[in-house]
Amino acid sequence: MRTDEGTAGPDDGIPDDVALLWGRRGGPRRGPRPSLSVADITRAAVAVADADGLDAVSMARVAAELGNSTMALYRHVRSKDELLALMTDAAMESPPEREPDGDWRAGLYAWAHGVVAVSRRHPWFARLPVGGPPIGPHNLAWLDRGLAELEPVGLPPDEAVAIVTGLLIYTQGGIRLGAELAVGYAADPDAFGARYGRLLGALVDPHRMPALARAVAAGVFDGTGTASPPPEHDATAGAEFELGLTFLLDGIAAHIARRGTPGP
Amino acid sequence: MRTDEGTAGPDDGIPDDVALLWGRRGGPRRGPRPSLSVADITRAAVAVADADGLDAVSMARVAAELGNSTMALYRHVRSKDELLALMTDAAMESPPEREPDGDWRAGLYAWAHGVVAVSRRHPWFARLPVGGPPIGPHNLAWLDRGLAELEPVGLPPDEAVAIVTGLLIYTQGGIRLGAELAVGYAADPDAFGARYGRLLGALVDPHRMPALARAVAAGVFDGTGTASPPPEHDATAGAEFELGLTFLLDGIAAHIARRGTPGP
DNA sequence: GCAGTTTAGCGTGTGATATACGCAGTTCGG
DNA sequence: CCGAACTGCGTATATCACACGCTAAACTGC
Repeated sequence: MRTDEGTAGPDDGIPDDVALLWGRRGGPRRGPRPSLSVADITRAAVAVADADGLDAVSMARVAAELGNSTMALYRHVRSKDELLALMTDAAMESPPEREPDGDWRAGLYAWAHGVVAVSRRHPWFARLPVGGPPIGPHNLAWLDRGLAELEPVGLPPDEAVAIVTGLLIYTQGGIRLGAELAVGYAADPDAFGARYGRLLGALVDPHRMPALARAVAAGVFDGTGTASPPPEHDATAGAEFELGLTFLLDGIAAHIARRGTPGP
Repeated sequence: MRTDEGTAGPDDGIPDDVALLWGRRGGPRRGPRPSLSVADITRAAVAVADADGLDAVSMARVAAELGNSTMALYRHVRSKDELLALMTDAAMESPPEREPDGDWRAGLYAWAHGVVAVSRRHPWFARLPVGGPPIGPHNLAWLDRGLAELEPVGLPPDEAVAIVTGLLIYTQGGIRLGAELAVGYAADPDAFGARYGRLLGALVDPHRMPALARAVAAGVFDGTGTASPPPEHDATAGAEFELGLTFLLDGIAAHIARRGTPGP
């Protein structure tokens, strides 16, 4: 028995866990008709995490949500870690359709906001282990969409990948400090806003942290504090995210301009 | 009995969990001398997470590491979540001393690399829940250092905070896609490098993901693939992180230049 | 000093968790 | 139409966070 190839068929050396991600682990059809599918299980797990947080995702809870027993899940998923990997890809949903109009900047701007919007619907996303480079269908689809926006510019492919990855790095940070922060806001809105500013005033020693103390004294943290937008805002992670994204796109634009127009 | 103020003393309305973070929860000295301290427990928990990952951090394991029983920890920490909050702050360590030399760009560059370096020593950092705006002493110290680098520029304080926060957003993303990825690399180095490129070649359908398929065909992912530097590299998250950081700093520099020199 | 009070460490118990294992009933290939 | 393969499930085990209460230590007021 091979340990690495699974029973999917003649696919080239695709590891078993990756095959699962792509829905290619259907063995030969025999025995009773399955009442559960991997897609069902993943959907239910995502729903539980969306509703009650990542810690509420237990095999028992997911099974209960599906009206099945706990152990039934293990016929479709080898371990909980495998289920988490499925959730990692499912959380990204599918990138929206969008025809490239030649404006790479607006395209990448919308792309970044799309990634943040998706992660805001699944705030537990940033707490999942990474495990490896992107390999699931949804993650790769997003990567493709980003590269497509940049394609008319005519950069060498490795540079385009590096730029999209850089944007993804920034966006992932926005998710962690923005989308996931919204969970904390929902749990305790008082910890934000004016009380946060007062707390900083009481804690920050002007001798040890002079620059921060000055910002606190200036009242910067009294309003909608650092990276803490009320969730009524749109899908972004707040003004700080916007500003940084603008700067990042500015830097990319300068780089592209420096290269001159594409072609020979 | 107040629920919110703790027993630390006459400190202004500092919530109990924040007081713990700042080491201000020492009650009146009475009873047997404690053989454990919050600092000891936090150190041990961090050591366990560094050695065997976040999932290995159980109260029993941490207590065993300290030669104590499991329940002894609960005299110093109210719950495991509180311990995780302590770890969140401890992971940031203390920012290195650095005298501002007036070059804000070099300063912020080093600052960002410092944050990444620290997180690379504690790759589990990105998997902890955020919970709220930065409030622990180490986290605030880093924020202060970033603001200090920017202070000679003379920006309005809210703008400086927004810029440092934007940089922090980017850096957090670098941690997730770089530092935490190193864990996956250590676990299975084969998943990176040439095998990754071959996998993408087998999975990516040129009709559904044309831009990505072109990049794969160009061999972009055959070498040190996307955001996947061998850990022998320095403390950064790879070439992609570098490139994005440069672009972001370029954008910030352009903004500062646009404002003109400081002062009246 | 001495009594009373406060506190640290610990042992036990409880309920939730992931998951190994084997049984029973179902369905398809031959 | 029969046996093989496969699904769902019940049980068992080990681990987890944590409530509760006990014992003994050390400080405070007398």
